Amino acid sequence: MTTSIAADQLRSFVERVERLNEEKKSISDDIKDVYTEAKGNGYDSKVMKTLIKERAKDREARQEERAILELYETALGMS
Amino acid sequence: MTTSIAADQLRSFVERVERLNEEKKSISDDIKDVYTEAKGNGYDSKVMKTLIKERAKDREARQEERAILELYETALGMS
Amino acid sequence: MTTSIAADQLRSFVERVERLNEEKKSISDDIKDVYTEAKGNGYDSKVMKTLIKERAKDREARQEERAILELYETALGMS
Amino acid sequence: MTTSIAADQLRSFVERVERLNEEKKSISDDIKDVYTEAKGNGYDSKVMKTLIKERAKDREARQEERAILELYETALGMS
DNA sequence: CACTGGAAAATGCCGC
DNA sequence: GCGGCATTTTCCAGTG
Repeated sequence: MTTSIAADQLRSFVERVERLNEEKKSISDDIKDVYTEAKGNGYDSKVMKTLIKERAKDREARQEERAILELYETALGMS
Repeated sequence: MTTSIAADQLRSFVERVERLNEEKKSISDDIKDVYTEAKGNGYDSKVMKTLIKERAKDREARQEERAILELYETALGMS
Repeated sequence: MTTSIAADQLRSFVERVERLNEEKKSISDDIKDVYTEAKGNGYDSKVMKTLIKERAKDREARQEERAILELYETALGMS
Repeated sequence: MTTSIAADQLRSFVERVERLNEEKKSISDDIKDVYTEAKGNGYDSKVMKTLIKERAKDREARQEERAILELYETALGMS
């Protein structure tokens, strides 16, 4: 019956999202644990967070730089 | 040398968090994919999100109910 | 003069917020007083806070229930 | 009956807190409105918040200064 | 004075 | 593409 099939499909989608949400939460907890452990070793988690954000920004900048470089190379027929 | 050891330890903590952040992002992307797929099957993602939130709330409520019961029992000296 | 006018306007906004902040703080103090008084009458403020939170959640849940119903009706073309 | 009286008293405390919570929420909403209005007039609410915090600190510092002054005056028999 | 919980801010997402 | 909204993260006060 069509309605039941639709219900099953919907349920399937919902459960997939729920499963992923759980995994996500589990990882967030792990991150918290790392900060707790770092704190126990005398590191300041606020500073660590700033550092990590900086590093992410740097990586991103480097990637973008590379993308631009490739764009130029393509434009100049160097690719 | 002590400083180097500390640096290594800090680096280790930072890299663990970074790795976990990546995993988290990957899962977020997966969730987005599920919603996209669901949408392609005619489901309204806003409604789905509401539904999922409700289900989570229900689960949470059940857990909390027990916690409250225990709190009350403690307050009434029944523990 | 434009700058002065802007300064006056900004000052007005700032003072309004400051006044409201004071009122808010005053109310927070009142709440604390109630808890202190309740405690003096043998009530456990932690339990009271849980109770109050629960009641708020119940009220909120009732409101949201109606919102969800409307969302579903809309999704099912019943609106 | 004692239990009923206690229940009434508890209810009274709870309702007083709830009433105060509502007032507090109402004021928070008013504050938000002021920021919205300020934003509509071209002011940056983040900057405003910083400013207000600064002013609060200044006031506090001034009060403290005055308190110390009075302490000294008392010590010197000038009060 | 450290810590949890709640408010505020920042970020990212969605619809228009 | 942008503005509004929701989620996430950050901050701070209150508590023990």
